[in-house]
Parts: sequence; C-alpha cells; structure tokens
Amino acid sequence: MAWKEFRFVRDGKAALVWKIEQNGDTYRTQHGQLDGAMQEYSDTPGSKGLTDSAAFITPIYNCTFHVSREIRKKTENGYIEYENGKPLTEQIDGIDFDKPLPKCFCSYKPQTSITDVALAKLHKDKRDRYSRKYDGCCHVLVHHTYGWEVYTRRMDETTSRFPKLIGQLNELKQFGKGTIIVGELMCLKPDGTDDFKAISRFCRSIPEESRRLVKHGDIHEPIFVMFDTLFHNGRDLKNKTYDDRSKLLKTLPPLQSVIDYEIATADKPFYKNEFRIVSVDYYDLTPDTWEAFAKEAGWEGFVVTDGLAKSGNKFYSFSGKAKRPKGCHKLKPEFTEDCVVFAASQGTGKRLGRVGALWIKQIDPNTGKFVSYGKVGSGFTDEDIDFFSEKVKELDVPFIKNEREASKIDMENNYDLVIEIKYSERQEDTNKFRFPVFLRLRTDKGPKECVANI
DNA sequence: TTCGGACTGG
DNA sequence: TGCGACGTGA
DNA sequence: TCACGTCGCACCAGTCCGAA
Repeated sequence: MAWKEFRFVRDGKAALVWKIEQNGDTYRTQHGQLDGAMQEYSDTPGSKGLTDSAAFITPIYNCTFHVSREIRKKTENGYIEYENGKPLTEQIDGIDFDKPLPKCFCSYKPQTSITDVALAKLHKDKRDRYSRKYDGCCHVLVHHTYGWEVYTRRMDETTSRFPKLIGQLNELKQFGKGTIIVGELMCLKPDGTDDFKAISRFCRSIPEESRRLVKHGDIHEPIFVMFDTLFHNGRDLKNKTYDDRSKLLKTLPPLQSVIDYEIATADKPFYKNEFRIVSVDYYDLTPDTWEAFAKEAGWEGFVVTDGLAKSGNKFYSFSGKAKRPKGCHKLKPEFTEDCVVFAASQGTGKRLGRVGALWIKQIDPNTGKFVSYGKVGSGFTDEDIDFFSEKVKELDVPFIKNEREASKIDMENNYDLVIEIKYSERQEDTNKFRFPVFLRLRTDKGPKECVANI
C-alpha cells in the first residue's frame, strides 16, 4: 500500500513531514523535517475481542482503524495531506472570530520547572510575579462576533454546559468581541482546596448530566479563574508584557476575595455571591517562601512569571500543541518516597519485549501490611529499562496486566527490589500516587523500611 | 451486572 | 501529568 | 557541544458505550 503524506508548514523553518503506510495488519510511520533524516516507527495492533464472538475484529481491520485514528490526530494538529508535493487543502494560520476556533488552536503553557539560578535572578530584578496554580480543567472563553463560546483545552466546543457563565460574561463590558481568555474551571472544597474530582466529573459527563449534577447539589456551579488574555477586542496581545496583560485580569475580583470560609458547610456553597468569573490570585512571595506556603495551604503550587516578558510567537499555536514561552514557569512542591517492586507490566512500542512499568507497594502505617499503590513507568532511561527487564527475570518477579491480577499476589512476599520515586500528590481515596516518576534504585534500603507517608 | 476498550484530562 | 530519545541547527 | 522542538511511551481517574 502506498504512503500517505502529511505536512505542517512553519514560519522560517523547514516543514514537518509525517507519512503513514499500512501493510496488512502492520503499519509504519515516518516523521522528520522536509529533506531531513526521517525516524521510523511501526506497530501491529493485532486482533480485538474473542474469536468466534460477534465483536471479533480481525488484525487487518483493527490496523485500518488504528491508521485512520493516527491520521485524524495529525489532521487535528494542523497537518495537511500532500500529494506529489502539493497540499490538498489550506493550512490554518490565523483566527477568524466569525467562525468557531479550529481544533489545532492551542494556548501557551508554563514551563514545567525553573532553575534556582533563574528564579533568583528574576527575584533580584523584581520581575517575579507569583500566581497560584490551580488543579482544575483548563478552558478557553472566546467572544466571537456572534457571542461567547466556551472551549476545552483541545478546542471542543462545550458552551451548553455553562448557561450561567455565558449570562455573566455578557455583562463584562471590558471584554468585547474578538476576545480570547484562558483560565481554569474549578470546583472548591469547603476548606478552599481544589476539588479536581468534582470538576473532572462535571466536564466529562454529557451536558445534560452535568447540569443535573449541579441542580441536585452533587457539585457546586464551577467557577472560572482567568489566568491570561490572548486577544482583547480584536487585538493580538502576543507582544504585550505580562504586567500589561494582567491589568485586564485585575478588573475582576481574585478568587480568594469571593470566598468566605466562615459560611462554608459540607453541602452549602461558600461563595459571597453568585458571580463565577474571577481572576487568578497573586501572592507576594520569594524563591525561599513559595514552597512552604504551597505545602501549608495544600495547593498544587504557583506559576511564576517574568512581569516584563513578552511571549511572541509562543503565545499560541495552530499545531494543537502548547508552546512554552520563556519567563513563565510552574513551581510545584515535590515529594519523594521509597517503594518495593512486587510486579511488572509488559512494555509496548519501543519497550516491546521489555518492562513497561513497575508495580509498587509500601507498608500502610495504619495496618502494618503491604499495600499496592499503583505503578510507575516514567523516568526510566533505556538503560534503566534494560536493567529492570533483566532484574525481574533474575528474581522471577511476576508480570501482571491490571489491578485485579495485582490483588491475587501475596503482598507479604518481598523481592529485594526497592526504588525511590517522586510524585506530586496522592489520590484522595486510594492513596495511590499521582504522576509517579522513577528516580533511582535503592540498594541501601530494605522492604521493611518502605512505609507509606500518609 | 460486569468488564474492557476508546477517549479525555491531568 | 511526567520523562527520555532523537534530529537539527546555532 | 548544547539547547530546542517533536515524538513516543508511561502514569491515574473518570465517562460512555457495547458486548459478554
């Protein structure tokens, strides 16, 4: 079968090329820059469902499904199909407020970290601005020529979930047509910490169900916390400084000012009024104080931004992927703990035939017994993967696929395999790690020393 | 009723 | 959400 | 040589949907 070719043209840089070819039950992709070296990957998805059942899908049919899904993904990220070096359609590179935003539009994101040196310099120059980082769902508000619309981060139009929000947006005269605002949709617990579960449930349910959840009081009406303005009254703000842009946000009350903890009860909202559009909270912090402050409050962390930074071409993109401009960084407290490996999962793709992830357990301090706290698959180098693939073979560590198989394993049987991981927090009910990352092997520690810090 | 795949969001 | 691998170009 | 950009692979929790 012939290759299908797609390209993504960039300003002042070589175009990106992506090709895909299906051969029976296997497909290959190639990617790289135009006229540059290409990297190749291939996959054989295999069949799906039980043989002889109505749902059985042949390997070839399943492969075709995977291929069309890959093509859809690339198309949604702004790639255009090419034939004989000619584009079949036109690539999107601007915003038309008469139309819905394209799927490939994407706002910038903060960089995942900042070095101590860089942060110290920002502070010394008095350019560091600290805003709280929220744990909600990122959304984009757009004032089209035909009114306000709400979009998810992936540019799915979701306005019908937010009748109240739209009504309130229409009263904000400072944001005219041709405005794009990015922010976080939030639910709060009575103690003021972020309720990610609640907002997640609201955003994932079908719109009618979302509204029903609010009506029945299962979830409070979400609040929208603005953290930046990309376009204002038709003007692109990519060459404005952060301080300039934040003047717009400061025309709204910050989140903290609309909450009254005194009136909060388990089932009663604790907002001072009905208004659900606020600005981020700014804090007067320093490189030495932010971490303790965040841990004490139980918050995700902060975003530190250079007040004089301009984002330029990294302000937004039409590639479906967030750019990370200079001068905007996350500050997240980090936690590390030791865990015992009790099983492994088979890898796929480039980890095929090797270990994909390690299942980890710790001693629950309340019962003194070992409990599974999930698995870790990130943070491994290629050498680490080779090392652990050998090690699990040597120690005869079982391979398992899911939690059900994990529950059949005798947790009190220990392999002498202790690793240190870092994570951002533990999940609320299960105490499993959220975003676990492998750090290093601990040969100096024994299984009995791995007690969960909960 | 239960389970797994597809998908999304972090 | 996280990370590492890889190719490219300053 | 190193920074940057892109890609691919891994995590947990949740909803929806269809099949067993």
